[in-house]
Amino acid sequence: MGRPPCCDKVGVKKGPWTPEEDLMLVSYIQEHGAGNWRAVPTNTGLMRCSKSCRLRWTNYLRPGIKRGNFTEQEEKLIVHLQALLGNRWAAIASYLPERTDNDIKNYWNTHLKKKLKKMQAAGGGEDGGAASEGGGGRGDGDGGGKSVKAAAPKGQWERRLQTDIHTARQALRDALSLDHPDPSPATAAPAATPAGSSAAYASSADNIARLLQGWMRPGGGGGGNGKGPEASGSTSTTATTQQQPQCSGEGAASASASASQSGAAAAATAQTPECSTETSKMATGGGAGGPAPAFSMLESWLLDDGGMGLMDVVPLGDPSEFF
DNA sequence: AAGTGAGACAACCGCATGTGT
DNA sequence: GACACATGCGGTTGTCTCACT
Repeated sequence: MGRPPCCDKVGVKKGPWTPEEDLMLVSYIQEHGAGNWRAVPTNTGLMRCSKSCRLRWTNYLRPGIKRGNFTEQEEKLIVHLQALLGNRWAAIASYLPERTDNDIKNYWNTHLKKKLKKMQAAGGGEDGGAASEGGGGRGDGDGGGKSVKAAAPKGQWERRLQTDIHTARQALRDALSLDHPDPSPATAAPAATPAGSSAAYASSADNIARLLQGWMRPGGGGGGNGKGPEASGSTSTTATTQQQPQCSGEGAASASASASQSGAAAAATAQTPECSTETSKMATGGGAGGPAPAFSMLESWLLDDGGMGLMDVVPLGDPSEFF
């Protein structure tokens, strides 16, 4: 029957967002929370598609997003998670709470893919597992997740993933142990923003930041993108409340973050069913929980040869089915 | 100083998945 | 159980910026 377009194409503005548009969008979300994207263009008067609004928010305006300057830590993590999960950027992004899937995807396509190719060409050592995946295994990264999914129903590709899990784990373990004699990447990696990171924000982002001054407090929600001291949570007021729309990633952050301390699995299972996808992100420590949870989950997963950890963390369905 | 090419990033598009009726 | 709708995800494209010639 053909689904109608998400918005009438007529009169829909495209292209780069202006600071004014950003402001309108942010103001609206501040007031109503993220979600119900379909209503956003209508209610804000933005001549934008709902999708566009959502994308703009999640990839750009959402508080706590870090841009540019991927640390070596993050790089390695991405490489190995890519080997592990394929091109499931959203899942990968859940381990790098301050990064968006789009960012990671771009970084992969522009930097890492080449890097890995080079490494391979040079005798491809160290990142062997990942490299092989990135280079060819997953079709050069292209169509990775999708093609797998396309080739088999979800349950099956999950099983395949499970089949390879030990290889991937080994690779990941190697990688992390290589650069982490100190087993506390949680505090080291994403959180440890390189000095220049803030300066690396897109210039337009600076504009927005200025526009939003007083509201966009990373600590507030940002899914606890626990960035800096502001994360302390004195923000309260609008920021805090706004960051907790429905079940959006940001909101549940604190829940998963705290849960992660007592157990990732608990966090995962304790999720309310309302927020399927976002919830998964949350469970992974992602969406918002701040870097620490994600990393500690990874660590415990790596350390635990029982190997249930990650399956609890990664939204792959019921792990018990496979063990 | 101007022109060209490559790289980086933001945004769009189409499909997949989840949810409500 | 089927259908319609809303949202999310990944791939791809377009545009801008910077470096090099």
